[in-house]
Amino acid sequence: MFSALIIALLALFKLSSYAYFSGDTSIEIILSGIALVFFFVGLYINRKTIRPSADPSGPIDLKKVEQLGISKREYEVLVHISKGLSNKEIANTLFVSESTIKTHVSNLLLKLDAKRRTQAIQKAIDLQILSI
Amino acid sequence: MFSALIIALLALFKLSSYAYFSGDTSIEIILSGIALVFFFVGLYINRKTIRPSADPSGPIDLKKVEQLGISKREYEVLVHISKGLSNKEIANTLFVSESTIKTHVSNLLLKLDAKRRTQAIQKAIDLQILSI
DNA sequence: TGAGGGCTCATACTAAAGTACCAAAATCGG
DNA sequence: CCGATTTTGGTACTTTAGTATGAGCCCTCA
Repeated sequence: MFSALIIALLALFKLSSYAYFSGDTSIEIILSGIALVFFFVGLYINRKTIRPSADPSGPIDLKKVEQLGISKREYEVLVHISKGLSNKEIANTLFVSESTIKTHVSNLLLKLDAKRRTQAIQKAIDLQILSI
Repeated sequence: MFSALIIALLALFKLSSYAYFSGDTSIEIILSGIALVFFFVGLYINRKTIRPSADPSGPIDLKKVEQLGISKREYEVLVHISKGLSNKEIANTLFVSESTIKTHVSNLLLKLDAKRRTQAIQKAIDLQILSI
């Protein structure tokens, strides 16, 4: 892919030279064309290379959720915890009893190796299974 | 600043034309120079414009901490809360009693308008006074 | 020097959070 | 359809968290 880009640029280069020597294009036009093309090449290259470094807390790693043995419902509860909701509030929004949420939370704490829900939030962020 | 850049580029442009007409530089060299310069201009512009969008949860807004009336010690406690520590653990790391931490936490919850410490974490992140 | 703010700590309480254990539906892959 | 997992829910209990109130200490600034 990159080699194709380089070949295309070299072709453009040569074309520019010939276009000038054929006399039907002024030097300014050619220079402008080259400048424009390489300007956008610079933009593109930069965008490609800056993406990974500027996006460390990016997408949620759902594979890690599986690896930890966290079920769908448990993950749902985790998200609500991270939003600062109480067990009762989570129970109401998910239309289940508070006991159920307590069970889920207990299991979550075990699987995330956390003692408190605040610690669970931290660990989840570290594991990139939560985006704050 | 931007106008200066543009003027510089235009000057480079004219210079290139003259350099060619004076005959002591080949068209390829000039094209290469222009390409290189605009390539890096593209890099630079992109880096400048991409910064704000890729950095929304950036620096901590200490002014907002003041505006909320959060004291130094309280903020310190807030940071420890966000790391998932219990009141007792915070008390031990700061060498004070748990009562003191409870007081600080209570005041923090008032000032952040939160009902729980998890909610306080969320609000603090929203206010950009915590970087997770 | 006195008022105010911040930090400390205590008691006494209420409210959440979390643990342990059990058990019945519901879901899903083989 | 069966077994395993998930989801649900309960009781009973311990532990944190959080509130309310009062108070002493230190520093600063008018």
